[in-house]
Amino acid sequence: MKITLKDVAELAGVSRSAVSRTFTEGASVSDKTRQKVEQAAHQLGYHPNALASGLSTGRTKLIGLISNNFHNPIFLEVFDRFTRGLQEYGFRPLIVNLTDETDPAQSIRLLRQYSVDGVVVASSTLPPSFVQAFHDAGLPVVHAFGRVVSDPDFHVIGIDNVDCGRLAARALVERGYRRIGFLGGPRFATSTQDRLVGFLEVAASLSEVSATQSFAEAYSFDAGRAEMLRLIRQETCLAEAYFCGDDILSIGAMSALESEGVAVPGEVGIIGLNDMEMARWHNIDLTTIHQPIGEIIMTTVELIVEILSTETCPPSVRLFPCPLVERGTLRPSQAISRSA
Amino acid sequence: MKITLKDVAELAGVSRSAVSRTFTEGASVSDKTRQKVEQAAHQLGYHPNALASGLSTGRTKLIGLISNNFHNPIFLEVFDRFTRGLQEYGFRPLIVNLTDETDPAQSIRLLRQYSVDGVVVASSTLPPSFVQAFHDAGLPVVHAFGRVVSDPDFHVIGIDNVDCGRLAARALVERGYRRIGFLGGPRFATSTQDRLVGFLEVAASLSEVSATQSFAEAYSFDAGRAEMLRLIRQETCLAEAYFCGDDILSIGAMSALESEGVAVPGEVGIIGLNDMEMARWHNIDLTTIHQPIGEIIMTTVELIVEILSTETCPPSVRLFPCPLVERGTLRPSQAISRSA
DNA sequence: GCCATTGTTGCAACCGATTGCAAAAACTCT
DNA sequence: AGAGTTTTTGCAATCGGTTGCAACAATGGC
Repeated sequence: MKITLKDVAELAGVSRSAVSRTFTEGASVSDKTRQKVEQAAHQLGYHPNALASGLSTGRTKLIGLISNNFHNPIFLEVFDRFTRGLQEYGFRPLIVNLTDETDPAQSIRLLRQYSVDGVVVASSTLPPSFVQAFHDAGLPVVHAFGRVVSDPDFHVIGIDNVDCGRLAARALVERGYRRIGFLGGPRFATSTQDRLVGFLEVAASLSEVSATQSFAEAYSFDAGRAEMLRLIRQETCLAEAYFCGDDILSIGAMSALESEGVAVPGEVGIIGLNDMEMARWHNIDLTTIHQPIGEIIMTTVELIVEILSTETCPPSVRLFPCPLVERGTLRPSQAISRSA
Repeated sequence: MKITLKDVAELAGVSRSAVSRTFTEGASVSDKTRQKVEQAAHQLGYHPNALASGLSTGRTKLIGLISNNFHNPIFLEVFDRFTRGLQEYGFRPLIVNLTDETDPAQSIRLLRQYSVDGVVVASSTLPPSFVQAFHDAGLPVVHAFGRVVSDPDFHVIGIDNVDCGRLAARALVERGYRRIGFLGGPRFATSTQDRLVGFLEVAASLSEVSATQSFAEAYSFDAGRAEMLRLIRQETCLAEAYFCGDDILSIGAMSALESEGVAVPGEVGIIGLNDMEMARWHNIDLTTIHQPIGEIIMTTVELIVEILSTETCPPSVRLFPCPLVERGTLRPSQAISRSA
């Protein structure tokens, strides 16, 4: 049932080494031998065993993908792109679903056991120290959606969250909102912290603007809805507009506003972040900041592949710009209209 | 850097076999030896190499997951459950994203190369013949969300789609709809075909009921919206209510109805299938048929694990019941109310 | 104290590839 | 044709485990 090197070698009348060499890039085999081998391999339906090959070369063409976002719809795109991207380069993903535990040790052990060639951490909520642990364990690692730290030991690909916070605040101010609110994801998430910094920075720089802040327990619909309900019921008065941690949170918040009879954008404006597919759905129509997820993942895949083929590759940071996408959950801009 | 059996054996002062045996279930080692080995292993931070182990035993604890639904939000749940479930049993998923190609040969080759122990095909659109190919290739396979065929060669876990079609039709009729429409997923999808059969069966059995049918190009928002727009514009008159292929299709269709100013459920009723998380969102509030995805995946994982531990296990079919979930996209039932 | 029985141990072969090395074959070039 | 190069080839060791087998130790029964 199983066809091995040996079978092919025997049929082709050559040594096992010869067969191995015809299947490895850049090895020295004569055309004659190659022909015989290929013909025999084809006839037998032979394909090299990745495990055995991985054992002897130390390279498995497996890439670990670590994430904890499995409930956020943006993960669909992350995942689709990631698997397709790797497939194109002949790599396979080995997935680690972090669920609760945030101790990297266990994941490292697991990925080590399968001798993955590299690791991608795809999460905007895990701290750099988590990613660092993989680097320290000797695994090449890229942090997609990661936080920018000065002089990191690993590659980071993502967006400038502080700047997104600024952009959101400016967008609200430009549209005439004065009491603006930050409704972030979980406090511990680096993306939340960074976006808040940028948001407050802009607010603080404008004397007529006041900002409030609050945090949902997760980047999820339910958490967004719950937190907005709390605000509606507890706050003496709501902000005029909210920058929500991400789109799914925004949708949850909008759901709360709607149930409580608060009109969007009539009474309260909402701006999200991510621009996931749903944001443009007619019955959602969310004004948001576009995060180029596809490009981020593509670049991540390209980078990890490159790292593996070159000896050394100094840690890089690659940030993508995030444009504002105007839809229907903020009142129109009051800035002077520019001529086309 | 890498700790191997040999290192542990030397430190513990025993043979390599002894070390191997302490790490394999049910092997014969004395307590004394086990202690020494465990102590040494702990001290060195040793963990067995899954590849090497896989090579010699032929079992890798890798399970292939094949799917082509990466754009449907229900996949989030499928994926989350699947990875978590496998993790619990000490297995790892190896993902194959089918994108376009529906030729099983390539996937088989790939999964063979990594010597996966078993395969799960998670898709309601792939034909039994696709799954059969894996079985024929000697890979234990479970088809989750698969079509029921009499006397299959492989295990099927899912729902009775024909029956769901009946349930949907009856639900519409009970609520007083007489001209009912089937707005299915792609024609080639077995789930679409089966649901249509059940739907038409009920319609045909009632002289006062007439049914129409049409098909979206995919189980997706865009396809649902496009097809419903087509219906609105081309049909001489719309049906009074539609059974949509699944929730995401329903949401697309509702978006189309809303943009064209057709009220739901005032003028047209909608019933979906899946009961995905979004269906209960306040601004969607979709009446739908609940597909117990969590249970299906859990059972699938349990089953594949069981298959691998028992010698033979005759192909089984396990179907889960699908209750109707009443929400806001159908007019209330006109059936005589039953006393509680 | 001896034999039978059961439980442990280590040796060595094996899983299916890769690869350094030296021998053999195929080329150059006089 | 023969010496000198360059390519191609096969041997054998290796990657990190597992496992059948035979040798050995421990246990119990008498």
